[in-house]
Amino acid sequence: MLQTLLAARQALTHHEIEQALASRLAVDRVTVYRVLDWLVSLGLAHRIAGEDRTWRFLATHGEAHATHAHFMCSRCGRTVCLDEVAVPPAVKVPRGFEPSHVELNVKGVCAACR
Amino acid sequence: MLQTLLAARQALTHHEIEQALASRLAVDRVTVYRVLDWLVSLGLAHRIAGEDRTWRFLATHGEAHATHAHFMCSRCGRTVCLDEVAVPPAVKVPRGFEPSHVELNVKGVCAACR
DNA sequence: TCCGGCACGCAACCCAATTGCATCTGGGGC
DNA sequence: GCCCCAGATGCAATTGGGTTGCGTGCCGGA
Repeated sequence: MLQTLLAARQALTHHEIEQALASRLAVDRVTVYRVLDWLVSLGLAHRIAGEDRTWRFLATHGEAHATHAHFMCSRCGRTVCLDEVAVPPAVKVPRGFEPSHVELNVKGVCAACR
Repeated sequence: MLQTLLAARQALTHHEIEQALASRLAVDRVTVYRVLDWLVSLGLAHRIAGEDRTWRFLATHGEAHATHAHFMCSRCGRTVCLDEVAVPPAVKVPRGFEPSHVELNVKGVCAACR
């Protein structure tokens, strides 16, 4: 499953992952969720919430992606990494707030959906 | 409903809005959704997807918030505007992609949840 | 061989959001 | 004043992603 994530050029939904695995072996939807949660808790992957209220998962390719920008297509939901965009590593937050990480999301329409 | 949004210091879920209105008049959940969609389509409000897979709504106080940063508490879901944080107005995207707007989200734990 | 833990699958459930449809209401035309 | 239509509203049912509970099978160690 991690291999699938690493090979993907974009964030994958649980459904896409399930489908990608299906050719090799049949796994239950729940198992996919559980393994993904496990990968996330291990820091090998992270998940982002899309506009369509589904989780998408990305492998953390080393720590180059520690601060990552995403492009989210508001039509098809496709989510890709924008490697060239720098994300401010730290921001000013109100007193008492504890930021853990910063996300920079660009919404719009992807090339395939225009 | 717009008044409720304008008065709020944070992004409101449909549920919170429904509750805020309940004291004055009883409205159906569906009506709340429809009015909110209408406000969004008019540009008077915008909605953001939280980590908990629920929509949250914010009034657009003029256009000062055209590029807005948010703080999202990963524990309670509370979403507040970070007015002091500047968002890059434009970013570089792959060929063929059409960005419409940029969101800067800071994830972490809010003061109330620590 | 027996036992305990663990991963897995199945089914049921939860909940936000959406849709379909019937009803109400208010204004314009006659 | 009356009728009709359009838009707004409410109710109920549905959708769909995600989660949970529970039973079962598969090891590995004692």
